[in-house]
Amino acid sequence: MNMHALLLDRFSEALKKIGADENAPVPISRSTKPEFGDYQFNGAMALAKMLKQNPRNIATQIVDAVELDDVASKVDIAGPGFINIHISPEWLGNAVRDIASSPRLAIHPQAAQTVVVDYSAPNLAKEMHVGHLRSTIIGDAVVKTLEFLGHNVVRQNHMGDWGTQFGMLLAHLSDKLAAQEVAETALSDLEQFYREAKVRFDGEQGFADRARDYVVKLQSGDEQCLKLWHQFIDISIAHSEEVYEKLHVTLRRKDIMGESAYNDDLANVIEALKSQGLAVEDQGAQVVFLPELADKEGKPAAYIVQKSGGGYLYSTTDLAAIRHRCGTLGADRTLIFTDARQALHFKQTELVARKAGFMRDDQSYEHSPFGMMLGKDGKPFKTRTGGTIKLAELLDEAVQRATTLLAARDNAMSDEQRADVAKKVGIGAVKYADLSKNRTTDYIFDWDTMLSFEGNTAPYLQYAYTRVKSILRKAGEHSSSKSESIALQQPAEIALSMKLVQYEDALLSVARDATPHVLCSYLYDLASAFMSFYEACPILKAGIDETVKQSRLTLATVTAHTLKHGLDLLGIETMEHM
RNA sequence: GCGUCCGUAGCUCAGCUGGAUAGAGCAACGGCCUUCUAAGCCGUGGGUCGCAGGUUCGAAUCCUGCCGGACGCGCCA
Repeated sequence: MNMHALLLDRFSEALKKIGADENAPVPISRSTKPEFGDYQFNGAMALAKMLKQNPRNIATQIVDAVELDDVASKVDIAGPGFINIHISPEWLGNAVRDIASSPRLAIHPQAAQTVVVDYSAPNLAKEMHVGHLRSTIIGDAVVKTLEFLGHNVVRQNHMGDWGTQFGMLLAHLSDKLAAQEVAETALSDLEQFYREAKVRFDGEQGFADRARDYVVKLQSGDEQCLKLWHQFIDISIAHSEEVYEKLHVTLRRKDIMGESAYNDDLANVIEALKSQGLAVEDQGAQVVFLPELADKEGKPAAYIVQKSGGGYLYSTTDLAAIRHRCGTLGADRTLIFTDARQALHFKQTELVARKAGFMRDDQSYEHSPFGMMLGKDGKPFKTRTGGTIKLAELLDEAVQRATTLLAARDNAMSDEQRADVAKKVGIGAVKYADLSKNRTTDYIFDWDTMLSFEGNTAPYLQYAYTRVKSILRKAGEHSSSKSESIALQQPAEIALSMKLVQYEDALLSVARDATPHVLCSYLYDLASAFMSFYEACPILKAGIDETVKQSRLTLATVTAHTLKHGLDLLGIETMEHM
């Protein structure tokens, strides 16, 4: 059910009828206050100006022309020419009934696009740390939303599995294996392993040279070296997969398209840029100059695609990735979830790729940036000793904290159940705290607010879900397909219905702008509306009229479906009891 | 120096293409459990939307300048 689109249609028609310019905007928005109805059309004032007429006059003409008899119970004009639309309870009731009887919650698939989504992308030289959290879960939520809306989504985990740092790591690993150590054991703590290698690289006689030698051998395809590399990569990927598992994220091995995958195409990229005269030699390096990004003196920005020594950079790899995604995969959209610091890089990369014809004009390239994770003190989120916080450990702590909180409450749960709830609540809280924020700037990570389990948090939504489910269980099998008419009387019933009908609008916004926080806000509003309804409108208590009861049960059923569905898109698990 | 992002209640954050008296949560205060899970509900207080101009019927939102912060700017990713 796309409430916004429906009203947009009706008002576009009306504007056509009264002879407005066909490009005239149709500003429909949700009303800010109940006395202004549910939705409002605010275009009369601007239109009046264009047509040099009285705005209230125009508003009257629009109200006369617009066809809303089936949808609205009242359409009135207020102030200078606001048109307030009151949605009729009958229409709402029917809409809820339609949602109840539809497995897709009455949301039709969109015209399918091929959307390539680049997210998570950990550096395999090290363990995943808190900096990878945002990309991973925001990307996954957007991916799932796009898929549900009917798009053909191609996940691309652009893992950092190539580059100079691997020379040092492979040299170190080679020594460990020579000393009869097992790779799995040696690499059980990647952070530790990296530190060891770095210490040797910085201090040990001859080690740095061996490391550089390994890089050359690796990139030239030396078999022994590649074997070693595969061992390292495999174990490191397994570490990431453990984190994905904990996070309940949908990335799998088949989604990995690491930097190494583009190795064979890098020379071709440079060749293509050179032959088009885009890349030119400058101080020994291959550089693309971008007059579009010139400074005030007119000096163009320089974008290096090949180092003076002949080596390639991430710019080269990202260009090759564009060729693959836009060419081979046929991406209509490419979404990239990385931190905001790389914004300039992607802007430049897009410019170069378009000039080089790696991308068609109708193929989009959308960098979705976000800020760093900060501690409560506003400084980068680190351990007490100043080290990076491993993601796996952060997640374990979340579960641990949830376990403690859960133990403090009395409930009749088995240990098994309690452990399951703690896991879902703890992980859900961490994910939701991040997903619910829009800021492209840094955000503050605070255990206390996210695990307080009050207000706009994952546990609140999970709790709302268990409350609905509890009612539905008590009511027995309530077939939502009975499709009796739904009678909406109480304000709380109407408010809840209104939220239910707006689900699609929220999803479309998430898909269009890559902003899962819109879905979070929606679900929080929905859960709040349900909580109020729960208090104000008893369902199974004595003295409730049968039609009212059935009507309310349908509302509860649809609420449960929507909450579960939305949380699932966010990658947050639900449970029957908590 | 140039560029990007940001500045909204004590704190954490919403505010969709400009719209009516700027909203939530936490924290504070006051109510509500013999009845569908109180991780809840209802209510009260709290704001010069960084500052100053401009655009217009109307600006937290758009433009300009300044102040403050974060980040980035040729061979890391």
